[in-house]
Amino acid sequence: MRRAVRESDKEARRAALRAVAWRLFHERPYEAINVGDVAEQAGLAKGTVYLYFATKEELFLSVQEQQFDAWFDTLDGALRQIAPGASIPEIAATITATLVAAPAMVRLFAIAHAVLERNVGADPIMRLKTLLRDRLVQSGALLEQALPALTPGDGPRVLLHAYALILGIQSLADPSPVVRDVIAANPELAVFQIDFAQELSSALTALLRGQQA
Amino acid sequence: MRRAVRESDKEARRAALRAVAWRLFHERPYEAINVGDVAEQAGLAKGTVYLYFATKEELFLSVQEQQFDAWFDTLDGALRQIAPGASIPEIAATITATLVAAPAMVRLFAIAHAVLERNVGADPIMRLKTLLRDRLVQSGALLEQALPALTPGDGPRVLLHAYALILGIQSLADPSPVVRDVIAANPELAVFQIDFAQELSSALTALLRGQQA
Amino acid sequence: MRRAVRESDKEARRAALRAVAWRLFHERPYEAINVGDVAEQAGLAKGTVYLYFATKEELFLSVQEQQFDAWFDTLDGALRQIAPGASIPEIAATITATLVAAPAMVRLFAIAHAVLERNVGADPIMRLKTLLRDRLVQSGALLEQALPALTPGDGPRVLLHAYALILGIQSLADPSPVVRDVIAANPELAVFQIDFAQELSSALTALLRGQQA
Amino acid sequence: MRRAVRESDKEARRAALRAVAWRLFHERPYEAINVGDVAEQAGLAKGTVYLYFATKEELFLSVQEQQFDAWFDTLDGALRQIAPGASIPEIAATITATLVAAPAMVRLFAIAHAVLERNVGADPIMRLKTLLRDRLVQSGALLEQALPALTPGDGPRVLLHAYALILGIQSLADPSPVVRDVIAANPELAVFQIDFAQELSSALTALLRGQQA
DNA sequence: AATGAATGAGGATTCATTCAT
DNA sequence: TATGAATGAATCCTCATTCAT
Repeated sequence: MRRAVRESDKEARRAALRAVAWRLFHERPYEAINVGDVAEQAGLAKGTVYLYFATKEELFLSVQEQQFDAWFDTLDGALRQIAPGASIPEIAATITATLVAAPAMVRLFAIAHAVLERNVGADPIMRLKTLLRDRLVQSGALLEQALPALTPGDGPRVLLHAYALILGIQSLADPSPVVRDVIAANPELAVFQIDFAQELSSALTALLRGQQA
Repeated sequence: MRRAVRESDKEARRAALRAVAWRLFHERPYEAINVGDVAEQAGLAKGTVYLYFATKEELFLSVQEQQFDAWFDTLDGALRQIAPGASIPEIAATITATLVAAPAMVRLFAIAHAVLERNVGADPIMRLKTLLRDRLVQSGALLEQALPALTPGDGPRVLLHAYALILGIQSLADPSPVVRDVIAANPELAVFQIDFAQELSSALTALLRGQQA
Repeated sequence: MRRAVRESDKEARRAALRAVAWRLFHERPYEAINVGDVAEQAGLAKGTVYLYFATKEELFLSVQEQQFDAWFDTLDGALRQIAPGASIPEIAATITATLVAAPAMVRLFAIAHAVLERNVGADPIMRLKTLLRDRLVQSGALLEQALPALTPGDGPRVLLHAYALILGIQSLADPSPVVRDVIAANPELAVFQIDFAQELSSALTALLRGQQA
Repeated sequence: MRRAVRESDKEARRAALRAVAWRLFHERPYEAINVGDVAEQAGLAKGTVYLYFATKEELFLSVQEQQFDAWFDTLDGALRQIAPGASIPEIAATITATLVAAPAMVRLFAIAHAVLERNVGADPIMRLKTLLRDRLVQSGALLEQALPALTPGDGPRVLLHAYALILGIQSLADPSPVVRDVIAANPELAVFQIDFAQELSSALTALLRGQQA
């Protein structure tokens, strides 16, 4: 493993560590991933990880930042492609589609507030939140274009509410194994057999529809 | 401490343990509450707690069940009191009011799916989910009455969506100390200074409005 | 391993743990002893040790207390046996003999202040210091009897000075392996080849002699 | 930072590193000083420190050597200034004064044997001990002059005993925070509230007085 | 039923030191 | 000579849960 001397090499290391963390997150829940695993899979020593990220949480927060960025890219692309005069269910479905394609990403978003944003320095938080705000503003504007009936300037707030909905639906749609089993075994509990895509799309439709002036 | 021989005595023990757990949950986060504390405050030994609840999570799941029940009582009462022809913002504000009055309850709801429903047996889950379904149906019906424009039969699903929104807004409105500080220190991040009541009420208004046939 | 239910059983456990710690301290330096070793040799689980001692330091502080107590017993016995009119070198030799018999004990005393008294609660410190004071007073009185020329009431202070001397001579007489080798290999450094007994006895003689009214 | 090519440049580097280490030692305990800090404050990279000192301990051993040298300078000066026929308490006070003026130095002396002399090579030890012996001999002679009643040739040994006393009193006079608090809070433990200067001066007086032929 | 002693898994983080550049 | 990236050893303590009494 060549030493990362230049700044670009270092950023490559950071990216590699993010990549490993992200891959492992697909395989198992956050708590089941330990820093040693990440280091090993990245071909580095455990201590080396801490040269690049101050804590385990900062590592995953960095992954989250990346995922956020990627998602907003996708979202913006999708919003731009929406035909003028598209129906609200179509818009909701479009937004939903950007999430359904990346379930691990949604899972990551769902633990961000409760877990990742705890053991972290102010700087990474600042970075993340600033990015988030910028993209919220930008995507909010695009949403306004796609949905002319929206009160001008309301885009970002509507997106934030949509984001809250995403987090909430994810919680409901991704139950623990026991819960999943119980629900599956009892037809009368079918109400709780929640399909993320369908439910989000439906709720989002309502949320957007209700936001129109 | 008298031995709990009769079934009613045992239920009293369970209730006492729930009460202590609930009280402690007001003071500190879930992870900071340990079974020994609960036992001590209940005047019991640590091992005794396990005669009544199989795991720490089952104890708090039981608290959650109770809180759910209480909340639905409050909600039903509030929905029944809504004047015919009440506006949607009024209804949203009414629902919001039932939550703002009990922030710890909302905090408990928010950790339920990710934490409490993990290390538990099928029975308590079954109990909880059945209760939940019944009350969802019942309150859904009341919501339909309060909001006649709703498609008949949609009440429960709308409530579920509202619940998802509650969870999501709670996540956003209750950030970690670092995040809170960063947001407070940077005026340009004011978007993230989210007031639970205001934001929920507003998003709920949209959600309900958009659900109308 | 029977459970230690009665208080006397518990004290037996504490004593057993002390005994193991003490034995291991004969074999290796403090830093090389870890709590897991102590537990294993005592036939207990690691966590069990922490039921009896809050920290590793408290465990060894407890050993120190015991050793102090034992040493003062020996010292008092020796002081009482001193013939009236005994010479100061005899007295110094008598005191020295109580230490030479237990080199590990002196080694423990030497690390007490810098190491053991760090990560400890106030209670164990209080216990230890109170014991120490009482015994200092008692042995001080005996010293005054053995050494009538001493200003009445000076016994405890003189003992404290003697104790300081013990600590200092121990530091000089127990060098690290490298230092020992270097000294052994260079005849011109023979000054530093310090024999604990001889040097202490000699310095103590001077100290006591100089304390006479 | 210019490259240190000439031997004198290198010695300058060593001196600079010693100076930084010494400064930091005034601010915090040995364990809280890490090599990175020393390097940074010296305007060097961490690895560079290891070009000049093989280990952290050797760096501080070198500081100790310097401090020893300086102390003996001061001591010799003081001993030379002692008026013929000066009383023993005056001599003891004079010696004590050379230490009270530099508490960090005494703190360094106190950890030397247990900490600094562990992870070091034979050469630095050889250097230090040789220096120490020479100065001991020299200062011992001066002490004999100041204190004619001393058996000729006993000066160095008496000084060594005095040094042991210094180490021991320092241990007792510089307790851990907990111990300090406990002692301060309990008037009956006042015996342990030891003032370094006063106690050393008093014990030293006895030691010297007792050494007279 | 109640107790509380015993268990033991579980893991992030620091930092002196090395060595490729 | 200087750098600083990389290494990896080293370990205490908590606390949910069990089970002998």
